Amino acid sequence: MVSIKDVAKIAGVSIATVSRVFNSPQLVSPRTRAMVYSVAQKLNYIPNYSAKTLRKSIVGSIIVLIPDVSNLFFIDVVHGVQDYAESRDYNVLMGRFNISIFNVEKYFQLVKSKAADGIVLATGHDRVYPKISDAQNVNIVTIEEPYMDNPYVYIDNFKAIKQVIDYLLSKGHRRFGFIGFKSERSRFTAFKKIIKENGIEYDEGLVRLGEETAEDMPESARIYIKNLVEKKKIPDAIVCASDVLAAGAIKWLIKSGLRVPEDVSVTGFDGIDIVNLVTPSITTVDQPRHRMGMEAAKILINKIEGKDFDEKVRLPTRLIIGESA
Amino acid sequence: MVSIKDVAKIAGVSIATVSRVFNSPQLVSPRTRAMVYSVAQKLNYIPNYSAKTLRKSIVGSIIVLIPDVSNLFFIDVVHGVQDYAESRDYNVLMGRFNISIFNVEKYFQLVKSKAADGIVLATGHDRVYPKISDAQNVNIVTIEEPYMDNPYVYIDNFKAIKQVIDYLLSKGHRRFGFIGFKSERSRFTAFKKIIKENGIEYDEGLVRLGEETAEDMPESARIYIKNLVEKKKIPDAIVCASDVLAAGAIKWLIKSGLRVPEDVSVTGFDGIDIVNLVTPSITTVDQPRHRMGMEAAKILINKIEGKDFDEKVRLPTRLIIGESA
DNA sequence: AGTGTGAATGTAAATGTTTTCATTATCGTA
DNA sequence: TACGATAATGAAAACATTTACATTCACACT
Repeated sequence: MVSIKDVAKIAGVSIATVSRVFNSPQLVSPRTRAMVYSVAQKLNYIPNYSAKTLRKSIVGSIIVLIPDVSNLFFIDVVHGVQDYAESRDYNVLMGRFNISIFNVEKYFQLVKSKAADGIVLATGHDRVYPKISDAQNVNIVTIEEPYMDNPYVYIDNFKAIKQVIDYLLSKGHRRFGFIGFKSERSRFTAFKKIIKENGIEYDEGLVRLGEETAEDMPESARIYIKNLVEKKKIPDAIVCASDVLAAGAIKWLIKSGLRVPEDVSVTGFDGIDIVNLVTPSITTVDQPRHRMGMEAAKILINKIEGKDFDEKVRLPTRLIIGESA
Repeated sequence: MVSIKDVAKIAGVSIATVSRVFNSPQLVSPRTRAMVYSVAQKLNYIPNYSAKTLRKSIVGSIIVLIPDVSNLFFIDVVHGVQDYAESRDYNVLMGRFNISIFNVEKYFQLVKSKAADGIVLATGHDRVYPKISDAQNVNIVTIEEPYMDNPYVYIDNFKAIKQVIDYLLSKGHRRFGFIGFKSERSRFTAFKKIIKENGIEYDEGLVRLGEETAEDMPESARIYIKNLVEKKKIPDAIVCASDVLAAGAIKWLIKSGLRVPEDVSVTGFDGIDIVNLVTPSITTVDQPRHRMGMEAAKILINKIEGKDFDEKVRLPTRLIIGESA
């Protein structure tokens, strides 16, 4: 490996000068600068990352942790984190954790060992939190829900669900089903509250809460629809807490001989690409996924660099009208 | 930051001993070991990653580069890389490159600067290759197609497409359409060759090659179907080079009043989750995406550590019978 | 001539490890 | 008791940087 020493020796200057050529060129005379630069080029010199980060306190890389890689919602968030990080010259390490495996700690260790500067934790699972024993001195930004005193980026689930239900009410629907997650309760809570506010009685039999992984969702939707069909208790409209759930529900409704939206309306949540790939296309709540990632990364990097940062950022959602409702 | 020095001082031993407690405990007497360990625990000591990797030559982290994060095929590959890397105690940095932006070089720099040990390059775009000026001394494993003399993991596209066409022929189809990518030609080449071998004439008008990003695919499928419908030239079966293309084709066929598979059969390629979310479910070629990532990571890490590794690994595909053909 | 200023460069310390080599302690065996 | 082998530990070099501080030099001004 060619080091700064080799460059210095051949260029006939001190290593300090070589370092300056790369880090603060304005401190070096144009002549030496050009000379050192050409020697470095010729030797194919590239500064060693470990040595650099050992000396400086900031590493220049952040971690983004998502629960489920096969869920496009999170992928879009990662995308956003990457885009912003890139603009600030940071690398992004992507990790994932299984709700069962809880290997979140490992990533905390990585930050503590200064392999990375901080973490964007993209999740709403409160169940993950208690397992994190020691999150002191670790820069964290969460998405969806706050975690301890850390800054976070979120959307207004209540408002979003209200928008959905108002839309469904305007279409004349009166009997509402809901399918969501055990781990994410705020959309479910919003659903219950809002239908009650509209004088509609809440029917436990029209509701199901399942697991949140992309693998489990279609199965959860299948069971839900199967139960409704068997009990011959078909709601006018089914509100789903994610697009994948909605796609699954639509699929099984059609398989059961029901028409969407003529017999049953279905709405999704997230706004990922599949809403336009299925037939009928899904009416859904568009979350600014990419932007959520960008904002989270922005807060994190500002915090890392000791700059001002927002304690919390709320981003707007938008109802996308498809053909499924 | 608490360093190895602090631990050594408080434990009353040398820093060498502390280092040994963590790296080769069998060299340290049980007594000292336990003592040092408890001091380290109390002080919350975590070895500094940069210092460690500066001293050792292996960093313990690899990069996986994919062209398009919103394509679930690549995400599954990344998943595989991560799973294998984890088993060998490596971290994974995920990068993506846009066909237009070509920021691949950046990741090569990262390896050259010893921020990572090597790269899994998951792509079939030969167009990327020429842009990589200097790939010497960088450990690379590619997926799908070879790049220079580097090892790679691949599938037999010809055999896979043959399996698809044989299946369609067995269902009595005789007029074949194809929709694929400008950048990935081997499936297209296989398609042309195989239908000719079966005495079917190749019709340029039933073929379309578009861009490969997940964003562009549905649009490409829409245009393709629109053209067919306008020209009233509807094939018996449409072979698609990806599942997303197939989903798009199905969607627009249905919108045009055609039934799938009654009027037109459609097949996909990849085997990603959406094949079961759309109606009808897609008949497709299942690629061992996760395993492809695993194998690539295995080759790479073996190469990094100077162990024996396979120069190329071919993995089997499998026809999944759905409802779309 | 002497002094002060600022630019350009160099010296050396500091960052936190791992590991080679040397030293000391322990213990069994002759 | 002495010796050798082995186990346990320490001292210090090496890894490749950045940067505080020191030095040198040219030049302008008194």
